Amino acid sequence: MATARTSTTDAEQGSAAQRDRRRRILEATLALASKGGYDAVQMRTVAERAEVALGTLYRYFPSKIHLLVSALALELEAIQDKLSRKPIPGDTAYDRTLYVLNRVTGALQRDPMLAEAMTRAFMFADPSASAEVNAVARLMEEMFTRAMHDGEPTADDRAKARVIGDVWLSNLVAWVTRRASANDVVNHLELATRLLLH
Amino acid sequence: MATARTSTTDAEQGSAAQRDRRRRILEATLALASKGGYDAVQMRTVAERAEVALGTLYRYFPSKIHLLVSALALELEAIQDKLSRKPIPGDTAYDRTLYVLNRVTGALQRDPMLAEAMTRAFMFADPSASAEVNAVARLMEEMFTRAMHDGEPTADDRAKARVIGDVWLSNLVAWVTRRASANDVVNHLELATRLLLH
DNA sequence: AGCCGGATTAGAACACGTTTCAGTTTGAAC
DNA sequence: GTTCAAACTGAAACGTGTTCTAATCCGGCT
Repeated sequence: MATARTSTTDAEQGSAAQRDRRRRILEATLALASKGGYDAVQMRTVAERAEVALGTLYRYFPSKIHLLVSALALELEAIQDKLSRKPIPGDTAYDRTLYVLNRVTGALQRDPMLAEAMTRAFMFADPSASAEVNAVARLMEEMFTRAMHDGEPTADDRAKARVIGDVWLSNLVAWVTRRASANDVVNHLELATRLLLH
Repeated sequence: MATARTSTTDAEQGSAAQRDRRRRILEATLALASKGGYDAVQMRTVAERAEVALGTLYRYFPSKIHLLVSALALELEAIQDKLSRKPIPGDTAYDRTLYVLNRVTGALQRDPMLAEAMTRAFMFADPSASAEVNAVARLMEEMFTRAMHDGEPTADDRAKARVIGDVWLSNLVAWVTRRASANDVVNHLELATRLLLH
């Protein structure tokens, strides 16, 4: 209970040097993604910037998808961490959910290229990365479930949270591909939340 | 009113030879995707099988994504066509929607590799393919909107149809990446539909 | 200190999406 | 039938994700 670590599924093992390499790699990934999106995250460039050999990068992350989805998990954890620092405002599940949705959406929209890189990776992932993808999916579901109210969620709460997560993902994709504006996204999320939570 | 053509956004132009090339290309794409999924749809292979030069393939479809999403639109149209041939059974919007969902989901699950290829392409699409992606999105929305009841849909109907489409897409992705079983998908869809349509 | 096995490195090599180019074919206008 | 632009072809070439290899490095063991 003493350590307040980022409890990524498998982050804290290996020597200090190895943990540092992993950190450098993810750092480089986020920096490149933030500047140029999915295409700018080139494996050679990541390796160079993280000061590891290309082969080493592939030892840590077996594909570009694994790499980006792991980075996404890291980001989501950071967001969730910040969220859980203050209690969620709002009296109704509707208000609280909308608050969380806006916070998360805002965080992504503040860094569109990063959002693009991570969303495309998440959506393109094949079964070999399903562990990483599942970790992210669980994080999302948990975030929206907690939003509804404090205490134990019912099965119904979970179902609603999942639907909201689905709508959120779809809209994220639409926004990233410029089929929907930031405003569209906010409106659709609000509408969907209202439909689900009265 | 005489022609009962497949009214794809832009399918019916050019000489007969051109229409035939386009048809052969899409045919080859569907065959390859059906056999081996996204990875098996290799541009050189498609070109060879359609008996056109690689450059010609790229003249018709500027990227693998455009190609696959166009093929998806074609498939969706076919499904919708078959659907509209018989009236949708069910007395309530809930029943009717579930019927349509099961029909569409079933069609995709009957050809998992094809579903994988088209879903991944749809989700990975970048803004350059947004026209094609939008065409598909519109088809989906229309299908679910029509499912609710006959006649003009209200704004509320549309919103609900969109949410259902979002849930459907998310579950399709989860199924394709083997994070969810066919059964999971059916259950989640039913649950979401119930939540939305009472 | 010397040894060992796994981790790391630099770099070549391979696969496939995409681009480019020089030459040929096609078909519409005259 | 000739002419011309656009479409098509075959083939080479490029970029980036991924794999492979031989050499070197590192940390723990005796």
